[in-house]
Amino acid sequence: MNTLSYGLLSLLAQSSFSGYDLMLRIQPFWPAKHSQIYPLLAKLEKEDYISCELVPQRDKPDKKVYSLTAKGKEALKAWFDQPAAEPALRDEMMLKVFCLSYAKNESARNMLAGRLAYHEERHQTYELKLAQLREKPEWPEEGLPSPKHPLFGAYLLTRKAIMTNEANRAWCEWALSLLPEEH
Amino acid sequence: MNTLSYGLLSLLAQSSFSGYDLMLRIQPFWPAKHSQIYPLLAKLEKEDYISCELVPQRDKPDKKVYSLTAKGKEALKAWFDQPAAEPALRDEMMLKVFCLSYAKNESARNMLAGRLAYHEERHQTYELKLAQLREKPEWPEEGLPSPKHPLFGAYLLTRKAIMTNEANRAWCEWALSLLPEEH
DNA sequence: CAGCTATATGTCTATATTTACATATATAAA
DNA sequence: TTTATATATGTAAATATAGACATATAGCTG
Repeated sequence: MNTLSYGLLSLLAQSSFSGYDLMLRIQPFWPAKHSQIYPLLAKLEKEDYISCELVPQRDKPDKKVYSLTAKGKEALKAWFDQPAAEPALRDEMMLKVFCLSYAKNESARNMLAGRLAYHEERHQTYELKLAQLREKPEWPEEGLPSPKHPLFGAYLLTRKAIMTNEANRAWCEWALSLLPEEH
Repeated sequence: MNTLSYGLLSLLAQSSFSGYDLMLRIQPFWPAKHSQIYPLLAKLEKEDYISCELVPQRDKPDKKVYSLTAKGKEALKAWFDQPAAEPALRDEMMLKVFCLSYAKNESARNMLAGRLAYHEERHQTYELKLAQLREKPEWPEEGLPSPKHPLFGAYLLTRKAIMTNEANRAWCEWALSLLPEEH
């Protein structure tokens, strides 16, 4: 049981999902390709952490919908009280910033402008995500979801994404302001 | 030539370092163990991107000091203008937040308080790093390092670390404020 | 109609990364 | 004196992750 396995169980704690859905949904928190997800799901099902139901579809290819089992819930709860590993960020751009004084001014500006655009696009995505959360039938009529509300975690994570993204966007703007504009 | 290789070259663009030093210095930007660094350095030296000098020491074990070669500088410059991969964050705690409604209130508070403490410790580290930068003989007497100054990149990265860290620290405080305190 | 994208699942291979095994010196603490 | 930590370098094996290969349906575009 590695971290990605627990991540998949975490998502299934919310509701049942297909492997394809799980692959899409886990990206923001633990990037992984489908080639890593599918074999893991098969292993988790074999070991009875999750169960699987084949769902035929008309418009789209049939899918396998996975659900958390009692054993899976137990594993999740036990995992929760274990200390979590430190966050690991790998960002090629930060390595390039190290030797920014080596680069042409134009290259440096392009790189930072590209990252700024990335953060602006991300902001839109996260705001949309928030709006989608608020439109869900489970969303409380007044105020925010409480800690025991099933949407509480997703709400916290979306807010976290927005806050971190905004800090990084602001950094890009500040860094760009230090580089001379060329006309 | 993978991303970690370019990261090592980036650090060596600043000044010469031992493998051990490189391993320590690259951690905040591209986590890697020495068992990954040492073989890569041997490969980079073999392929003439870096050169190596054995430096005997009295107090400590002898070390190998690596420097960037002309070929290494060329490789760095060519790398700079290529598009960078998107940043990848892997954070076990975020996966746990997903199923926070499953957890005991005490567990949830402990987890977030632990992360808050982590960010407060990180803040101290980054402020110290800033102070150390300002104490360097190369640091400009007035104002900030300019884009062509060798310390420019390190300064930008330290500021980035401080800004992101502060956003995440604030998120922890906000999230904790949503969880009931138990007495 | 050919080619592209999204949905959907899978395998195989290559690469990246971690963990464990190894060794050596100096210093500080128990 | 044993034990731990920091410095310093390396290898071998296990695991995690990415990239390529494979297949199938449906809708859209040129």
